[in-house]
Amino acid sequence: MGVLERKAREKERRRNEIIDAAERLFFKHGYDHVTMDDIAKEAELSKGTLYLYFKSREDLHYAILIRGLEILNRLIREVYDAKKSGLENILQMGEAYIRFFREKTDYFKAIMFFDATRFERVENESKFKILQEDSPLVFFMEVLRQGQQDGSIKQDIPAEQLAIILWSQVSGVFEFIALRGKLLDMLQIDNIELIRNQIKVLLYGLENKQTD
Amino acid sequence: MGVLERKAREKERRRNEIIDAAERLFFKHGYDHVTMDDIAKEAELSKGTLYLYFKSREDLHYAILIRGLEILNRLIREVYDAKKSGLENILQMGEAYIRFFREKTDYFKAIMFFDATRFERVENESKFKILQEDSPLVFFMEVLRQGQQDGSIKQDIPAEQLAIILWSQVSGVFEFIALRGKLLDMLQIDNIELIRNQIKVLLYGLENKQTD
DNA sequence: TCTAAAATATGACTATTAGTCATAATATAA
DNA sequence: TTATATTATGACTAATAGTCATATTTTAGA
Repeated sequence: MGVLERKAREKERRRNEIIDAAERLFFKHGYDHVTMDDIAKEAELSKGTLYLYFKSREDLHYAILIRGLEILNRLIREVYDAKKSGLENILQMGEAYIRFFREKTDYFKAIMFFDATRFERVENESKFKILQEDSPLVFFMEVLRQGQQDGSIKQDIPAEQLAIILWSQVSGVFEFIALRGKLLDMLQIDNIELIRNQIKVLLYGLENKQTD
Repeated sequence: MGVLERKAREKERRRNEIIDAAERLFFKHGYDHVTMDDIAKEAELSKGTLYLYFKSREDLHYAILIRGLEILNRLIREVYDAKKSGLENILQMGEAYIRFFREKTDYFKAIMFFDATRFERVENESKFKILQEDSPLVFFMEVLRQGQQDGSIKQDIPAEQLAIILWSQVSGVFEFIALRGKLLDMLQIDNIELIRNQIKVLLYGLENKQTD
């Protein structure tokens, strides 16, 4: 009975075709300037059909976010090297996140934009999946814990909190670059230099120490 | 000829009454769940009148953001103490920002939400005013510069960049708390503890040092 | 006090668009 | 070959931002 399987496959394919179409338009014109009719046209389907695969526009946006999160998750996990110290692994992961931000900017924005615009909304289960189980953040926590055990990372803050702090801090600077790139241009600040300098702050702190 | 002045005053008052009404509704029900008709009703005016004072819904939202920014600016400047070192002043300013986040959360969200949702939009002059002239960020840069001169703050990163990094980092953690408060509850992480721990990271960095 | 002009306010109307649903087309199974 | 199930359609509804012709109120000058 291969028919059911084929149908499931076809359904999944169609679903992905719709996401592809939405992605092309969203990435090109911005989330506010694309209508469901536009997407239907781009996907060569009728609007009603979109709603057979996604329960709302937001749900479609969420599907794009999930794609981005999967890419990021893969990038972050594939640089992990058990032979290295926790701190070294964290730095590698940081590099991977930087690469994601630079090379998959549209996905970065999809994640950031979705998070920000939905935060007023009522709870929906999916909202939490983003940060659960096999998420980048959870993996990040694990590696930090290893670093605390091997002594390469400061131990006075619980790994969970440290992960959230570092994650939010890095995302915060990326967000600034994404939102205020023009301002950085005006100030003649190079994005990459800014990111490198952030890493310095993360590693060595703010205070002026005699050492170093 | 006090008539013109009185009229200007009245115009300004009416404008503020509209912002008051919008604020009450936005803060209570969230930005997505309030219509211009709702605001007109709350302000005891007709919808058309709103458009005599604000050119769009977005413009009205922006007016709330400006209020928030003015409050923050005041809080940050009033803790400045010329007798103290740059680093001490920066820490004071950090405390002020924390207070703003905790006590004026609605304004914090107004700023954050506006920034995030408008970043796709085309340029409008106002977008830059947020971070110019007498803005909190510019003041922050000045104090950092003082700190670098008196030797209390590390000097290997230009003050402009340091300001942007620290600002974005702190905002990043606040944003996480605002967006993912529920997740922090689940992980049994206290918001205040998280913020205190962030300050530790900012001051002393991530690496495990023998000193301290 | 009266009146024309200016300033301010109104709300019915238009345009846009997310989401629905009765109907149609197509595929499956018996 | 036909009944049933699945998938697709697009005209329609509801909601709402923004407009504009009309009305009301205020001002200034005679």
